[in-house]
Amino acid sequence: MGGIAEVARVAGVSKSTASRALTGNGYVSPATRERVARVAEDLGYVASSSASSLATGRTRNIGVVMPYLNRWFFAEVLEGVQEVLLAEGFDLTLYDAKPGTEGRRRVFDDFLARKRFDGLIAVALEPDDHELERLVGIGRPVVSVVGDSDQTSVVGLDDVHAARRATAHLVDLGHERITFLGGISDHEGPHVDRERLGGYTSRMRDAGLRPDHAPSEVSLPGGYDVAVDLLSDPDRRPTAIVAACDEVAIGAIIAARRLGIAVPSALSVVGIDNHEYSEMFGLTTLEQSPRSQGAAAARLLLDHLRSPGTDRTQMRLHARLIVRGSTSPPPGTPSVAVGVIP
Amino acid sequence: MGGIAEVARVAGVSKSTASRALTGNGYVSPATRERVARVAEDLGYVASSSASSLATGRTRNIGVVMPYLNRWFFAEVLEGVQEVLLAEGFDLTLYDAKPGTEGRRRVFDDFLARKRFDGLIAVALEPDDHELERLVGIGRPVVSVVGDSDQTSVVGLDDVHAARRATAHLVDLGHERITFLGGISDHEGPHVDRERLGGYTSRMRDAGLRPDHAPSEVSLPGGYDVAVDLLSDPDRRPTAIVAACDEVAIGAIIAARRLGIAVPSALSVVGIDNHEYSEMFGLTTLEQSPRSQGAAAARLLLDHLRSPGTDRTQMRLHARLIVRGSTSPPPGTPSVAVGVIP
DNA sequence: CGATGTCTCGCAACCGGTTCCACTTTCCGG
DNA sequence: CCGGAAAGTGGAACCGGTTGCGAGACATCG
Repeated sequence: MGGIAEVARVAGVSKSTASRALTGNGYVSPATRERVARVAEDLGYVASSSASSLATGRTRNIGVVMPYLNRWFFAEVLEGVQEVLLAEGFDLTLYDAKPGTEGRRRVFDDFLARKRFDGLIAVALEPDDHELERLVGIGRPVVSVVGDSDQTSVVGLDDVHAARRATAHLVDLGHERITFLGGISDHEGPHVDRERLGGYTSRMRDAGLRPDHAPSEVSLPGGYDVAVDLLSDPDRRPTAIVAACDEVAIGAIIAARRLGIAVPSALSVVGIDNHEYSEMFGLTTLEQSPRSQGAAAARLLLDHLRSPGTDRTQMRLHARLIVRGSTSPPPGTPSVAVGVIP
Repeated sequence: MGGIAEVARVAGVSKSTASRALTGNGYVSPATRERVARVAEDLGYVASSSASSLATGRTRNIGVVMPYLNRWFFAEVLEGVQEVLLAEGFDLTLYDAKPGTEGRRRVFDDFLARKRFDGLIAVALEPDDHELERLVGIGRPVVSVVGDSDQTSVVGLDDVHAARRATAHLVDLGHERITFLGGISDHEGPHVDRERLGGYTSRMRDAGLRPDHAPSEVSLPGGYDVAVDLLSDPDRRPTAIVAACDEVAIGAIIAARRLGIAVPSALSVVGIDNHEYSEMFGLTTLEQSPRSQGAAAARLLLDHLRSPGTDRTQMRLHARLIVRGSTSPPPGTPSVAVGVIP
């Protein structure tokens, strides 16, 4: 019951005309179009998406692959993507691909191969060679959010720039002992962390300062734990911290409070993200908007779908510095230096 | 190219036999089954999901509708759902339905009507009558996570019980001035908040104590802001707080620290959730595991799909009390009362 | 030994749309 | 007024699977 055939019958036209009237493809007189539309409305007709996908080869569905769902950045990206797709009438199918899991293998080897989507958005996937090959080999456009693939279009923050800018802010304030908090060592770990650490390091070198890296898990508790150690060690304790991200920065602020170290007078902290909690903690940070990155990725992907010839695009965004209360000149700086009235 | 017809041709059998061999439906001799499977493997054959959905009426896809993606609870539920579906070979299509948005209307009126799924999971949707009708009217099984619909199966925490238990913990410690922090007034706001407030209120009454409600936005900054006011007011300041959820509780702890109020000696705080940050803040809380709720909902839904006759099920989970460092007897209690050696 | 039952497999009819092609009608420029 | 193009419509062939039905092979049983 209820197929387009019935709509056609009731409206007194052929299936083909009904289809044309409803999809808007091909010639249909305004009168019949109107009539078919009304009948469809009356009957509560909704086209079967399987049938129409089968016939057209298009699904009006976008796949999103990401390694985490419960982290702020990823959830925000997802909302941005969702918002655009919803407005364009596209469905969004989510694939969870946690690094090193059997599930991830299945996502790449089984789920993606089914091609239940017209295009893919890969968020901070960091695919290995095999995975990348799978991703591209599907023959559907792919847009990455975060990452540096030259095989796909990419939307993402310029992380080197952001970290340099964060470091520069502290250098400008007069800090000399600045530690980078978070991430693993120089050549391992996720691409983002490496880029940010690299940006920090290069900016420190430019200023003639010695870089110092305190590795930690990239999370609030991770930042907290390592910050407690770092700040408790009088030999190593810096006057300022560049954090790998805002969650780490907030962990550091909480650690400082716990240890009775005043922020910003005794310790400046700057993050990268502008996390939803950052304002509450008065955190100076470099804003990246994952939501708009997600939205941009979705729009880019839809563009690719509409004009298949389009070349791959690289969108590198520059983060904006938001100065709040967590940064100030280092202890012992003459107050005139910051323009405060004595 | 590449359809099941080609597999059949290469394997020297008919389309029907190839289909039966690959799906496992109907009689096929082990030998031909084996041969077809190998040919399919060699050719890299993957069945078109549109075609098979069209033919069978089943999509092997589950729709998940939720109002937020970027909150801890929702993201965790989603991961739990995803994990089960992935293992069962089901896709997951996500629909974002933020209260009061045009997008939400479209989700209910357009997107869901397309029935691109075999079943739905609705997370804390709080649908109005029209929406509920839509949801149920689709004719596919629906499982709600959080909520009290008698039209769908439900998985969720017993919120009244959890709040009563949290309150009881403080009452048992000897507290008499206990404030409930978070949520709106008694008869508005989300179902969860009302239930929790109700559980708190009833347990207070049972103990012969006067309930006190400090409404706030249910978030970390929300809890922080209101806690600052509450704790700064000497007339109203309680010795203990039951928070609507852990994020609110953590906001309160941060506010207390900021105001120099020691936790737990001067102020006890108990939350509900066992949020990922709770351990770091030493928060005493009632654990609910959104991840396992999501997983349970997914399993329940798949059960419904496999045996269509099944009745609707209500799963009410009891939260477990996790005692950490944020609760103690109120100030001025003889220490013997808690069994501490003097 | 014949009847009945269980496998095994192919044919062809679906599932519900879309679209190519052919045909008729209308429109318009010359 | 005529010829060709554009507009409007229907018939039928697809898209790529699944499945009911029937035919044949073979085993089992009375």
